[in-house]
Amino acid sequence: MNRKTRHNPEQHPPAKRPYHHGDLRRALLEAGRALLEEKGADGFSLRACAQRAGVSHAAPAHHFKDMKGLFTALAIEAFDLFGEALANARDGRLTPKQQIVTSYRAYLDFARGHPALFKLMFDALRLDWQDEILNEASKKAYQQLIMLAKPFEDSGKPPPLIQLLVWSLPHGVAHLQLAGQIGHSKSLISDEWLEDYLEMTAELLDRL
Amino acid sequence: MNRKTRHNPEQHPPAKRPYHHGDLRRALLEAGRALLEEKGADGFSLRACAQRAGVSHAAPAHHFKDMKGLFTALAIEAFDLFGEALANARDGRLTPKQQIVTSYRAYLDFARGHPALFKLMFDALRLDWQDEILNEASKKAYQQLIMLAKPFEDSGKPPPLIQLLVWSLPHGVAHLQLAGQIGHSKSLISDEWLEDYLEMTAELLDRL
DNA sequence: TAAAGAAACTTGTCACTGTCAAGATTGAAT
DNA sequence: ATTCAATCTTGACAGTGACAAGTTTCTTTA
Repeated sequence: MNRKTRHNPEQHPPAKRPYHHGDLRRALLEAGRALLEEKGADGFSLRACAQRAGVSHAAPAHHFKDMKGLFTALAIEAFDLFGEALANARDGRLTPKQQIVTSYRAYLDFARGHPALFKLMFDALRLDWQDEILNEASKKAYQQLIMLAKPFEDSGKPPPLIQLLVWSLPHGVAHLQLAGQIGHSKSLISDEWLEDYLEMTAELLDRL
Repeated sequence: MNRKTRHNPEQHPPAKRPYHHGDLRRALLEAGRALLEEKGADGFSLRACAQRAGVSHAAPAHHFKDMKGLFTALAIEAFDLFGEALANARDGRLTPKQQIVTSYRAYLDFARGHPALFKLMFDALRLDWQDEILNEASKKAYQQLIMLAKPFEDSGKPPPLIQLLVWSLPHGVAHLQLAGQIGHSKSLISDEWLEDYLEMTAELLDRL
């Protein structure tokens, strides 16, 4: 196994692979993200992640303190992506009601497109919420929701209540969807209803 | 460590513990439930569960195929409890609106009172959804939500849509709450708002 | 330019995990 | 009384996260 110590008499500089990876942190994040989508958060293995990045099993420790550290870094990426998706869904020309439909669709599309990342964002025990960058990233994404709720705040209800309502409406569906409770046999609801659901909720908020 | 093999010359029949536990399945379920609430689904260990029940590490395999089997059995208990809680919240004398408030409160109370069980119910990858008993139990709990949605079905909207709405409203809040996203610094919403939230959602459904 | 020190990565090891196989003990059926 | 199945134990195996200590490279300093 110690063939590394055996010097290669032929290729001297060609370098099979440099001892220093260059950007291992990035590589680990990408490998980790892929592994997460494939195996889920359990079934995830730091060693497998390291192997996929082409380094030894102990290498990740130099870039992330431990598994929680890696998951936290991945969640930061996730919150950034999520916030971006919500920001891209914003369009000043839309009516509040139309904006709800558009943003909710983006919310649900993200949850469906990145199920593992989405779950990770709300998997409290796996993340280090002491981490400031994580708090920043999540707060920034949360700001998008606050803005989305803004037009409905002139209804007499306290803003926090409106925000919670605007948030929990898509979040409940997203989570139920990822939990496999929608489109199942027991539930009569299939994916085709989702667009109608968006319309209905928007209408509901409009009449608030 | 091997003091088990040392025979005790004094007490012969008093039986430290019989070879057959009697109801190990039950004991494992209770130990597992306690362990789950303490450590969470990760951090959970089959061996620790066995030890807490006072048996060897391989004993659980004779009652549950594997870890997924134990989790599935626990989820069945959870769905039963959950369905029961929702059933107890039902009261024919209440108006539909009042019924929503009461049932939603039960929903959220359950999620808060049994956070680990609640999470497990919706942790698809950890459960064996081939298991018929699990499907039955979850379907039965789901029936409670269908009944809860019934009074609002005469609004022209398709029943599945109403059901999804009635379900996702409390579920979104419950999940956000367990994810630690409510009552946090970034969120302006604290627990005292919850009662107001229930009132608001009930009113919303009433105006549907 | 040389030496020192820090950063990046490796190997080796530890206790612990889930699962399987094989043996020991008990209760039930014949 | 004997057989048989169910229940539980011990032992083993490969895989895990984490830590310690060593090796290699880059960077800084003098």
